[in-house]
Amino acid sequence: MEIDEILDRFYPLPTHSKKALKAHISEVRRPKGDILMRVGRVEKNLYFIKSGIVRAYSDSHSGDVSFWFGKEGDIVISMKGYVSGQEGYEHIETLEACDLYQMRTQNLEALFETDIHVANWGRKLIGYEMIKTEERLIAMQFKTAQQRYLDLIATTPDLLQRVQLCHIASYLGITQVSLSRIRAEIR
Amino acid sequence: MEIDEILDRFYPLPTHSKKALKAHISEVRRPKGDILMRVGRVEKNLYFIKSGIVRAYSDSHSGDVSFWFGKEGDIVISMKGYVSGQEGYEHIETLEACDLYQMRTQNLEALFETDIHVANWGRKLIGYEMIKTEERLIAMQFKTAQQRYLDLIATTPDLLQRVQLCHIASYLGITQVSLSRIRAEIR
DNA sequence: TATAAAATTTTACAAATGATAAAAAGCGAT
DNA sequence: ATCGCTTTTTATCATTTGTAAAATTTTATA
Repeated sequence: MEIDEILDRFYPLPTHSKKALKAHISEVRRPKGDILMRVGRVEKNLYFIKSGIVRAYSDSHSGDVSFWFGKEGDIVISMKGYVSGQEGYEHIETLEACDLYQMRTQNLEALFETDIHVANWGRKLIGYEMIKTEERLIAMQFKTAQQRYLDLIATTPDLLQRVQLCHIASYLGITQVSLSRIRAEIR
Repeated sequence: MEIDEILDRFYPLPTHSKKALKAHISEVRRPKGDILMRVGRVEKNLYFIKSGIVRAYSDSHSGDVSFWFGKEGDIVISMKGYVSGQEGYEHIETLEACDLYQMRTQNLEALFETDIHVANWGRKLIGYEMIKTEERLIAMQFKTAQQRYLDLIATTPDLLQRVQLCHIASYLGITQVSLSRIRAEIR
């Protein structure tokens, strides 16, 4: 997905604002398994995914827990750093070789302060992430694991093809063994 | 909590921007049990809580599920309407008599388009809600119900005094019976 | 205070999920 | 194709959580 299309996804940016953003964006390629962001760091960069897929995860006593997947067209940010300049609570790693558009957080923040369209673009972007997250939280609170799995294959079936089941399982809030049981039941 | 303090919570607004916001804000009192927002509506108003406590909830097959509590200083919005002008998926009701600052969504949106400070204020505001929601989602995925309950009494002990346990239970993603069991264990 | 209503806890049993270990299947490199 | 490694499934048992109903406590109000 090209950068113009990605930037236009949620808010119609005027040409000059899009140009201002693009002036700070470069293209990079990262191999599979590359760590884009680490827990405890204030990340200096953010990314837009041209191609490939990534996951965000946090550490737990029993391995890591994936809580977000990003693919073509998605923005990759360390949420706490992006919002408040604080250390992130997540790792983000590539699950495939990825083509990314890279931008310095600092440059985006400067544009927020000077370009009202970019500020509103950033507001919308975080808003859409917020809705997705809130809907997932609600699903976690009152849907069964099986329902959440069925929802997942209904909304993003490609995830099942591209992401290991251990990551899908932790994303759904269950163990991989439980996920296997669910898959066996509905087969 | 006074409106000036609330508006300043997450982003330092210049005087003229704060004035512009306050020009559209009026004070209202709502009784306990009042419904501020309904599922399926595009809400015309948003609120800032001067005093009192409210909850957001969605319908489920087995009663309703609380997924957010708001109290003094918090903003009350229907997330989907605020972000994308679409129908909300939540009800919001007062759990105590509330003093609220009321504003028309439409007026806030107009300010977003004309005042860059308001746009950035709105961006921050949604960002802080996003972090809280993401952290809760992660907790739902890999913490036990007992840990989530202990976290709750550690971070917002007043909630236990002000909110019925059936709402706390659904907020934690468990039944009231489970919550009772947990409370008995740690007693 | 007495009474009714609402909220919370307890109990018993059923269903779902977790932990662990082992088997089976899939995949890449040679 | 085969070997070695990773991923997924299966099986077992323990634990957690859910459901339903009853008992108890708290709250509201006459």
